[in-house]
Amino acid sequence: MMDLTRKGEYAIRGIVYLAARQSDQVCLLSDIAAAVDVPQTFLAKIFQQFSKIGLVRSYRGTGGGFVLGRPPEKITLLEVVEAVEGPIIPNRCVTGEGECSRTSSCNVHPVWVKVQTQVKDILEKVTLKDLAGL
Amino acid sequence: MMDLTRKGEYAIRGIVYLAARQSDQVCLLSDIAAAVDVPQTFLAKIFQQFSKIGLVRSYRGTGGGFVLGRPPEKITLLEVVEAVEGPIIPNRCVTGEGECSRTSSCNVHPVWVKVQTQVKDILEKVTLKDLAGL
DNA sequence: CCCAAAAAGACTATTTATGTCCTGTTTAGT
DNA sequence: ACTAAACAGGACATAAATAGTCTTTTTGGG
Ligand code: SF4
Ligand code: SF4
Repeated sequence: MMDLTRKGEYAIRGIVYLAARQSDQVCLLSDIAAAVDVPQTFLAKIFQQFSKIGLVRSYRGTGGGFVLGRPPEKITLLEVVEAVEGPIIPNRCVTGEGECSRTSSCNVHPVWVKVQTQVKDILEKVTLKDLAGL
Repeated sequence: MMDLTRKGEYAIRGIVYLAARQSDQVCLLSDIAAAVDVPQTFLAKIFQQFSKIGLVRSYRGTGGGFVLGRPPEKITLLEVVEAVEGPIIPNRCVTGEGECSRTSSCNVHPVWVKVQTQVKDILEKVTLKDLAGL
């Protein structure tokens, strides 16, 4: 239960590697993929998602590549994980929507709320700066 | 990310319902399934798993059914969840095996260890007695 | 023996995960 | 303008996990 997928794991490895680089230096996807040992085409998809929400900035064409979208200390692990895995949802009833009719009277529900809060809290307190060892 | 499957959700609902019953009263699977709104054949598989590890005790034949294997205050939510979903593994590197060669030098690894510990801690402190409202 | 009830195993359909491949678009440099 | 480098996006493929169903067997009571 509760497992990060490969995609999530790759995403973290990739962006942490990028964070460890100088911020003014664009990185080739091929370099990142090789360095963190991830299939390049797969990592491409992941970085596209990052790019869309501004976690990274991409440059196309010759001399292109990726740079971090913000300073590493301003990007949390939670953001990275949620960018590719979606929100942290320990059970359907914590989505905010009326997913389960039992929610109001259920004694289990608050437990999942607590799990969600705690996990998000842990991941939110870790930044790419910490992870890149800066 | 981190989602309980239907199986896990059904498992909890079923065993919590059972816990709310008098301990000397055997419950029919059909009754439990109807009460917690779960397909009976699916719940059967779940309760077979429970039975194997002693979370519930089953009686076959006429007048058979299920009773809780232990007093409700002695069964934690963690046990129930792990019985059907397997161990709480936020990422492959927290299984104990040498699943990732980067583990020793990885800054992300301790985060997953912490997530695992915290989640298990929350689930372990909740018993069926709490959940059944006893 | 007959019936009730769980155990066990085979089977199926749908969705998710984990990629690959191909084509297009942008851009720097000659 | 042309070319090569590099990301963007979509279609495709395969395998595994999920969410069940169905049938048969075993067990116990009357
Ligand atoms: S934990 Fe309670 S509220 Fe949440 S899905 Fe299960 S029954 Fe519904
Ligand atoms: S978090 Fe670090 S140790 Fe864990 S799987 Fe990823 S790279 Fe390996």
